[in-house]
Amino acid sequence: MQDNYDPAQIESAVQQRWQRDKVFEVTEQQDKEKFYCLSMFPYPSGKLHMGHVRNYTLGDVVARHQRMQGKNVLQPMGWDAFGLPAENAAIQNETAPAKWTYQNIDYMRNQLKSLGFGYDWSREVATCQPDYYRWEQWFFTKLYEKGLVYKKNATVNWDPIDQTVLANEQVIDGRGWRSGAKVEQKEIPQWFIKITDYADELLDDLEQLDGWPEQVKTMQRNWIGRSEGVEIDFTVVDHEQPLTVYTTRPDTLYGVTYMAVAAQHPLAQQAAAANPELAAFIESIKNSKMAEAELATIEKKGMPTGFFATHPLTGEAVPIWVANFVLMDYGSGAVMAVPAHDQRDWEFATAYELPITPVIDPATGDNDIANAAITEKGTTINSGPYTGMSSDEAFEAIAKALEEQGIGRRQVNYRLRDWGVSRQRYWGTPIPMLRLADGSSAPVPADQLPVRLPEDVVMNGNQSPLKADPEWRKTTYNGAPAEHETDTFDTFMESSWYYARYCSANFDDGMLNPEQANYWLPVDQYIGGIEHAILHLLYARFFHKLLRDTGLVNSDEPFKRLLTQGMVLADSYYREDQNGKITWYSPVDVDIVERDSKGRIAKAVLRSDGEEVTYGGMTKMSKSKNNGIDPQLMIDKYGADTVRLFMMFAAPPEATLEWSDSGVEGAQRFLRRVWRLVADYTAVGEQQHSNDFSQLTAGQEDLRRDVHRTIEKVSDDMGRRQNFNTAIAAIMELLNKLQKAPLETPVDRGLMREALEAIVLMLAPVTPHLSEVLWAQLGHQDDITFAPWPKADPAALTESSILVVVQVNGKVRGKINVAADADQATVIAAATDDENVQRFIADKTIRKQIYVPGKLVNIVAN
RNA sequence: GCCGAAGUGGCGGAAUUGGUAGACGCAGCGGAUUCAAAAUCCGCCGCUGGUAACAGCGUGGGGGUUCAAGUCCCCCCUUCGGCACCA
Repeated sequence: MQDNYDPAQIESAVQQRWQRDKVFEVTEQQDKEKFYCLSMFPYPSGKLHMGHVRNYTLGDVVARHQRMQGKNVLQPMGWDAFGLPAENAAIQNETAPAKWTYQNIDYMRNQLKSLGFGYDWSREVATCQPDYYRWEQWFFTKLYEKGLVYKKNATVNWDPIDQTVLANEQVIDGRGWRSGAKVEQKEIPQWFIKITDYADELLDDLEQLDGWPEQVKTMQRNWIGRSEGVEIDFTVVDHEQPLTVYTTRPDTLYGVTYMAVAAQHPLAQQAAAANPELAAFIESIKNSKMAEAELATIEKKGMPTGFFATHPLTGEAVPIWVANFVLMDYGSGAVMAVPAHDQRDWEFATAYELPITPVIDPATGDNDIANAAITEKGTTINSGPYTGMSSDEAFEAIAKALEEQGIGRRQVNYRLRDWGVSRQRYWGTPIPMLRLADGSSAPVPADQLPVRLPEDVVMNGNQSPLKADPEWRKTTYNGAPAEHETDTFDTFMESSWYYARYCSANFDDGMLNPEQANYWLPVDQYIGGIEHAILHLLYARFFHKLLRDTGLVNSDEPFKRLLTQGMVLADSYYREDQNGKITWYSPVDVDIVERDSKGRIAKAVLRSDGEEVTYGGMTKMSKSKNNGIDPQLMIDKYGADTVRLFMMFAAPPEATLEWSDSGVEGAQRFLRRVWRLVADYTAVGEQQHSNDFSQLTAGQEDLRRDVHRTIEKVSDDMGRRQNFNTAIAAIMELLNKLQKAPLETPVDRGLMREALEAIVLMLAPVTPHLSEVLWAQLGHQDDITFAPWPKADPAALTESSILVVVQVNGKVRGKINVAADADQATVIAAATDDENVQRFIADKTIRKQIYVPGKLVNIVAN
């Protein structure tokens, strides 16, 4: 056996064998328990980043661990290939988005292979290929036929110079990123899918998801935002149409002092027609951005419309205002304002000196509305016949009264809005809809699918080539001329069902082969970034239910267990020039030349010019801070196993992970020690070893107990807990002990062999190349990929004496060794006898003695 | 702003069900080996006091519950993720 660990050589050899033997290709096997392990597929941006490496290492470790549990494991990989960056790159490099994307895929696929991930590549999908998106188009037309798709106007960011729609990320400080033009809000017709029809089910089924982090479920619950309230019609003075609002607090109805409508609301529009000042105001607030975060923090602005609504219970006239915090896209585009009991209404009323009428006396007794609204429930006051009720009673009574008058309806409302799937871009799935001559819409007939996206295009500006080409859209429908929709789908569409397509990735006769899909689905373990906690995961859950209702799958939920991994951070360095311009330098190009007495970075220089750079802290790896570490450099330098080991060891999966060069070196050091210990053992391995562990010395017994305790701990950490960092720490601890263990007797060598085999097996999910080679070195002919996971021997775990901690008044004052089967009285007696314990209780009276069996004694004395 | 997390030695982190705070790794320090260095091996390593035994303090800050709190409860501070057209 070679003395030195040489990752480059062993990794490529092992990878070639995997490929040659198709080790990771799987088929449905009814006699074997299946396990579907899925990592979120990447956007092919060019090369892998460390976030991908972390995500996919986690997935591969889980998949390999499950294989060693004897399961039939599917672990596929593919490409979320449509998206905005391809268009940007195409404009920049004057290539077609397709070409750029396919090149990236080829490069990144090789990177994934060099990391040793065990994917079934025969199932690879790229969402930009017609044999993928054709089924998405087909499915959309099915949804249309079912009445789950509709068209309505919705607002987009419009760049008046580039004459194009901008994504939110392309709008910087209210201006177009390329043109610098002030971005306008524009209403255009767009397609929507009725996710709100499934709101209740999406909410209720969260309860089935035991394997999801509670925080993700909570975030989804809040996102769906189910509320019970009342829809109320306010009559408008001198106006036919009533003003309809939704409120969850009808108990505060007597506190309504004004109404607020969105800029686009018909009442506002009508008022503006006769009022230039109002029209100008509406124009000014129309162009403010509509993101929820913005909405919550903007200065509240408004203007009276001159219209008045009639309070349905008091008959009083309340003014109707236009306000910038009311959105036309939410609900009815109008709200009733109760400034005494809603903070936003309070701020607005305070700013515009509108009356604030308290109608709830809160249970807390704090009645001060001078500085803030009182949003708690309580007892009604100033509420006519409803005065003196609890908020809940008043809710019921007022709702009933409004219903009886025919001007109110109890209603369940959702914060969740229907899913707008239209994008005015090129690099996406063409929406399979036709515009007919009469202005109506029709789905593209199934036999004409897919509607192909032309790949050989030139991106010479912002305009989508689909829209720029007057010919592409031309087609016929039942013999009459028709036009293709030139919008494409939101890319969340593709990522909403890829997990299902993998089950029958090459199936030509349909979207899914239900037999295959139902064998593999649901996904047993899904792994991806926490940033997808809401949108992607909600859309995928929604799609799964749509697939189910179309008869393609028979489960309710797509992902049984979810692991959300944290971000990867790295050191950052910068220089600031005289104009305050900051330039960021890659940590790979920086040398740390000085550390302070505590080991912190005191001085760092740029290698190329030797001049000092400022340390910018540990931040998320990003292009903007130029602190991304290229995984390829690390693989080339240390090998895949080391990179994988470091990623799994440096932090628990959900936490952020700080990249550290010396940490990576530490990981490599550990692997070299494993390698050498096996080499040292096999060097004496020719000598006889014994597996008869019935007559062990105390030292041998301790060592064997350590081995089996480690197996027990690592099994639990990798399986139930998914805490790979502590699993690896336990293996390291064991290795430290093994390095000091003797190899004198046949039994010594037998113990060492047992321990080394356990270590090599337990490391196999994390460092598969190293383990495969060492497994063969230890004389095994079988493939470690499918070797059974080691089991702890209960006989080895037993211990005759145990350590018990003795506390006096909660402070540790001694440690005693007692027989494992000692009873409480014996242990307490021994504890009280302890010399140091005596010092603390000698002149005191013992009030209480607590014994936690096998662990601790606490003597309370004063 | 709203929703969701996190805060523990010089650093990453461990402590799984309220029961020894700091496992494991990194950095640092001392030693062995070496002509020398790298690599490797051995030892030390929360802070303060003490030669030591040991003691006091210590898990973002403040309060509380408990024999016992990093862990539970209340208030506050800071950092991070999401907020519907980035993926």
